[in-house]
Amino acid sequence: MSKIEEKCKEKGVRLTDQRKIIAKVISDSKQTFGSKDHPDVDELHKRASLIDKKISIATVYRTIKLFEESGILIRHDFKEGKSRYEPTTEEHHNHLIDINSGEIVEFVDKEVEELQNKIAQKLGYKLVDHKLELYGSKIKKN
Amino acid sequence: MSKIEEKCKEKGVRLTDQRKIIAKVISDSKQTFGSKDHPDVDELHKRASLIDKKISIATVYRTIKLFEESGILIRHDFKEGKSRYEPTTEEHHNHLIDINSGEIVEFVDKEVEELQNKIAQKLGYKLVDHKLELYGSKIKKN
DNA sequence: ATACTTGCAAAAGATTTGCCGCATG
DNA sequence: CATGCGGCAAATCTTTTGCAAGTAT
Repeated sequence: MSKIEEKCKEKGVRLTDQRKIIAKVISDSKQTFGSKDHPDVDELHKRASLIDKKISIATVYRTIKLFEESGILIRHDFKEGKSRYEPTTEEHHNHLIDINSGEIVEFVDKEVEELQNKIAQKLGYKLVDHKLELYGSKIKKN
Repeated sequence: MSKIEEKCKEKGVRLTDQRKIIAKVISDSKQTFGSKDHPDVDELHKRASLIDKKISIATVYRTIKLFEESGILIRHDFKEGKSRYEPTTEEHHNHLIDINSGEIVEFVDKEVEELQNKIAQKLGYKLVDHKLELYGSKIKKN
């Protein structure tokens, strides 16, 4: 059973066949396809269709939404006009996007997290969510 | 003449009547006191229509795109499914979005900027661009 | 039975584009 | 004249929704 399936049970989200498939596809997007794989809905649907070719894209949308609301996965809106998804990780992480290769490097930085909280507080807000994206080019080593 | 008009001249972008109107509308959207509105296309169109009621939304889209490509304005893709715009500023700033009202608070934080540079460097990248968005809810004061 | 889920197709919302007349150099 | 620009409507693209049938509790 995938981690996502476990989380569904925890959160009381009913697991249908379709949801299991979508859960699996998202779970696998980490190990199978590498860390730079943040599939969009169309891609998720394609991969799910390999397991059950009758699965509807509407179901993918509905399930994704459900999973997101349950904190099971995270949606990213990179500059492309469509959303991309990844399983929620225990530790919050941010993304550095290689502007040349498009490769995505994930990183965790406690200092940034704290700083963000501090800033929000200073502005009179309770921090609910945050997005940090760095865009950079690889430094060549000799 | 608005700053945006000046920039158009610099960049060799031809200024038609419609473009002047849209330039003015964007220029006028500048921050006045704490809350700045980062209008979306529909809002830009509404405001432009007050000046010339025949202006087409297609023209707004085309002009916005042109301005963006010329570095005259900046597009933001907050989590709303539509883009919002602001004039390009000299100093880099970040945004805190009120998740309840949609209000946007701008802020500059040197510490964050430095930290981001440090992180990129540690990962072996030269920082080229970055985006930090905080989402929060207002803390009620007594 | 009652409430939730799905597939399909239609709808909705944001943005882009084809066409053609009009303006500008 | 030649090129670019703007208005309109149609087309696209992503995402949501109404409906009727199916499934689980």
